[in-house]
Amino acid sequence: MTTEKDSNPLSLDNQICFSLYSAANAMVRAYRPLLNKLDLTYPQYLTMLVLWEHEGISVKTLGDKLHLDSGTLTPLLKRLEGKGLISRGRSEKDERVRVLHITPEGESLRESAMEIPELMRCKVGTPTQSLVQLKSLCDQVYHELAVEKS
Amino acid sequence: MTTEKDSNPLSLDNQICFSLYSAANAMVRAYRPLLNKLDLTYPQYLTMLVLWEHEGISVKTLGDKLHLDSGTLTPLLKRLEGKGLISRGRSEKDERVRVLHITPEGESLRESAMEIPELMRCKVGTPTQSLVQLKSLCDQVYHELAVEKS
DNA sequence: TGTAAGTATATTGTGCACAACTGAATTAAC
DNA sequence: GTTAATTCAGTTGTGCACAATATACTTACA
Repeated sequence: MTTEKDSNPLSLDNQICFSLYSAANAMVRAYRPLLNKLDLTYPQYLTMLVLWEHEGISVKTLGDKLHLDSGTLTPLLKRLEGKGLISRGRSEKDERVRVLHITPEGESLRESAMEIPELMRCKVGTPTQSLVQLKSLCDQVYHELAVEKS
Repeated sequence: MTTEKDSNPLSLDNQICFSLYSAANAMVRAYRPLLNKLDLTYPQYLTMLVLWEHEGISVKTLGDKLHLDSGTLTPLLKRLEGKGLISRGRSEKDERVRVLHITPEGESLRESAMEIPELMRCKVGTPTQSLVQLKSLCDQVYHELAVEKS
């Protein structure tokens, strides 16, 4: 038997995007108490992840990796600079580009951050295999929505 | 062979949550051009979906359905009221609760909204079966992260 | 060489998302 | 029945996310 609720395309229960949106919000909420100990927000944490792996990159390159633009990143990076975790230099070759560096304080924060993935993993009982599948599906959807822009 | 990149827990490529976060952002971005025609944002659209299905509910009930709190909803609802799509009355039984109603303008917007799910579906080439799976995994993760609060 | 096109970052303004808090109204305890 | 605890909505302040725009710098090319 098919009820109206099942077939109504405007029913919230049938909206895949709402599930995605709610799960992402819940995920950021779940990170918050862990990241508070590092005095970082989730986007700031992501930024530090990239900078720990790629020293001296530009705002543009960072934005490409995080899928965020300068309107979001510039104030975020200023806040990280204000906390003394990064420095925002200028490229000598090209005066337009900012070159982002980790400070010693930023580098030392890396150790505390090491335990975050494991702590976060404990909050979700979902089997690893399902999470890998979730990641794969999210990446797939992202690329189909992002490529379409061209 | 296992490279450092594969095993580093702080590598962005290994972060399931980053994929979830990026996919959700991309999804909201993809809705934007469609919703601009209705002069709605994505959270406003979600709110209208709920109110089209459940006339006369409270801010609390709406928040429970959308997983959002009054700090987010109060200004959003004022904007919807400002556009003439809803009215924000008071319950007669309990003076604390706001009772949300759809106006005729809000009701007429429903027809234009009917085509949104189909248009959105066209933007994603992912097979329906995969999307159903994605929804199921997102719901699972949401509940595990949300229940844990108690 | 001058100028046009393109690129990198920054600014402004809007709208969430949420924590922390306030105040008013309701309910429960005594 | 008054006090205490709870509940609902709203306010304030911070930090994204993004569109639109501005500005400075670089490159191409006429």
